[in-house]
Amino acid sequence: MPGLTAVDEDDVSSAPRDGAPTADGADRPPAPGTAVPEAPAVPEATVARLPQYLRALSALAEAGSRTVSSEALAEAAGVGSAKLRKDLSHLGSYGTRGVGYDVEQLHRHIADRLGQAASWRVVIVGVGNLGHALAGYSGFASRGFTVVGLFDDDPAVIGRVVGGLRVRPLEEFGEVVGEPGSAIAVLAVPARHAQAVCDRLVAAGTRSVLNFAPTVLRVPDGVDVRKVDLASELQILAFHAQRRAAAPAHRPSAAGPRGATGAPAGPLLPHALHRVEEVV
Amino acid sequence: MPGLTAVDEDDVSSAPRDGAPTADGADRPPAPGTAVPEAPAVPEATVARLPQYLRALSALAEAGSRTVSSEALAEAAGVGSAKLRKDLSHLGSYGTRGVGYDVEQLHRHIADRLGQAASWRVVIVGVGNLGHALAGYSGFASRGFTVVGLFDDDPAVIGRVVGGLRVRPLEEFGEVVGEPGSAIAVLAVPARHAQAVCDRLVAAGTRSVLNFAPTVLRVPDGVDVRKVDLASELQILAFHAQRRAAAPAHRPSAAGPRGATGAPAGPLLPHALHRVEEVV
DNA sequence: AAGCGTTTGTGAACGCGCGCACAAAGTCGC
DNA sequence: GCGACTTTGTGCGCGCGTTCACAAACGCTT
Repeated sequence: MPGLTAVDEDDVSSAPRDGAPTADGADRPPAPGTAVPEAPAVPEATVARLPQYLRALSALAEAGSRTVSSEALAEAAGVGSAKLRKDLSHLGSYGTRGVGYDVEQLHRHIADRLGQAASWRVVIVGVGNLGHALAGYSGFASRGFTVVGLFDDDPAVIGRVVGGLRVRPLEEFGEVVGEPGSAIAVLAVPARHAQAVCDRLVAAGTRSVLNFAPTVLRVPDGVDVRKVDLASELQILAFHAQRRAAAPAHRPSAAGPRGATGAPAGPLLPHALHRVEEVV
Repeated sequence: MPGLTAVDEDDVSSAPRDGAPTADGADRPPAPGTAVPEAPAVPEATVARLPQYLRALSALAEAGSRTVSSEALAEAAGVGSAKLRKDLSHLGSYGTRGVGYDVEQLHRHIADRLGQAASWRVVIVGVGNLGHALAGYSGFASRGFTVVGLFDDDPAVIGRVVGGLRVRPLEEFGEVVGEPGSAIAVLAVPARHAQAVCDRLVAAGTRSVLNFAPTVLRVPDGVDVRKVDLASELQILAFHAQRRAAAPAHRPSAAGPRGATGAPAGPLLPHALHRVEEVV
């Protein structure tokens, strides 16, 4: 395999927006119990942006900034400043009025909220094409995630060492995940096996699943599933591309592409890049 | 490089292909006449769900169903039936009132709208960890996407053959992409190079980008960028997991898990699975 | 042909999230 | 200490998307 620098690094980033995150959907109506333990109730849309803010803050900290205005941080994260302020206010903001936000403090605060303080245990199930790549993905470690187990059912794969970890049979899954909910499972198995494997994971105490298989997973209440669907993303792009081709001339507004202003248009190609390999 | 069986599979079903090659066929229901191609204006949220519907339809077709009710299809796609009907109505629905939808016809219709009729050309930039996996991802081909080029800047990677394609230097990018907008670029390079590489791709005529790097890409108007951020997904799961840990007993409502009803709870583990390797 | 059950398509209400705009709050300069 | 400037925090209105509920449309049976 290609030797790659495991560089990783952070950056800046942001969420283009929303449009269509993954599945998502149905949120429960409120109202169950009586006394509510008092949930700060952070909107989902806000939660989805927190990682971006965190990355932007990391970059700023690395650049030496002590404080940031909502304007600057929003710019770095690619969102509107008002939205950012409102998002932060949901976390109980700690900004100073005439100054801005303390970079380090805000970073710590968001990191705490995202549970980054504790190093989350991640288990990758399905060490095939993608699972293999994920096992070697350095971006996880830098975000507080530690891959503690690789699982597969193929005898040809079991026993191999990937990214420093031995691939184990699914039967040993229970030995690796600790307390129910203490680990996040990454599902990278073929679609037709996804549900069955997911059931096993859940039975073993898994409460958080990141699903790469193009299938709708049925899980009991209390289990959180997020989906990453590569083919769907391409199909969505294809939809817009086709629409663009159909109505070439204009359609500047309407639906479609993410905003994004910048990009001085036709700048010359910035050459000096090397080692463009390691992923994301 | 891990030898993996390239098993794949996934869907199949009706042959998407048919007559009209690229260029938008005259599919539009109304408007034969004169001017405006008249954009039916399909909501973004709907577009994002079309791939799911398409998959569900593929499965149904394979299972032999001729027609489906909105109820059944919605169930298979994991959404509400009302939402599904409204979504389909945006495409100019072709359902029959007392019966439901013709599976094959609806499949063809959605596939057309997604541009699946024409086989989209996909270019992968950055053949590192993830790029390598994506190059071997068979799920693309089955959705009408053909990987026509692999690019990188690392001399150690250039020249290698991955998934039957030779990795070429970025300089040759222009030779592979055809008409502007005719290809979709998949960005799997380190975050710090993403913007620079993206600029080059756009300059070469790329109009659709799927970005795996955790960075905000600035692109000119008319360029569509979608982002897949693995670490963010984990962080969002971690947020919910932490919240759950904080208020253990309940919180069945609140934000969180995707809907999904089913899962008979604690079914015994379905054993007979083998070859759980190849990815998604 | 008429009635009945089924299922679509959609009008309308609801709720969430976004953006605007502004007052409160704090800093800096004098 | 006071005024002017800066920046946060948020109340309000708007638009999109979801959900409900129902009338119209269709097949099937009689």
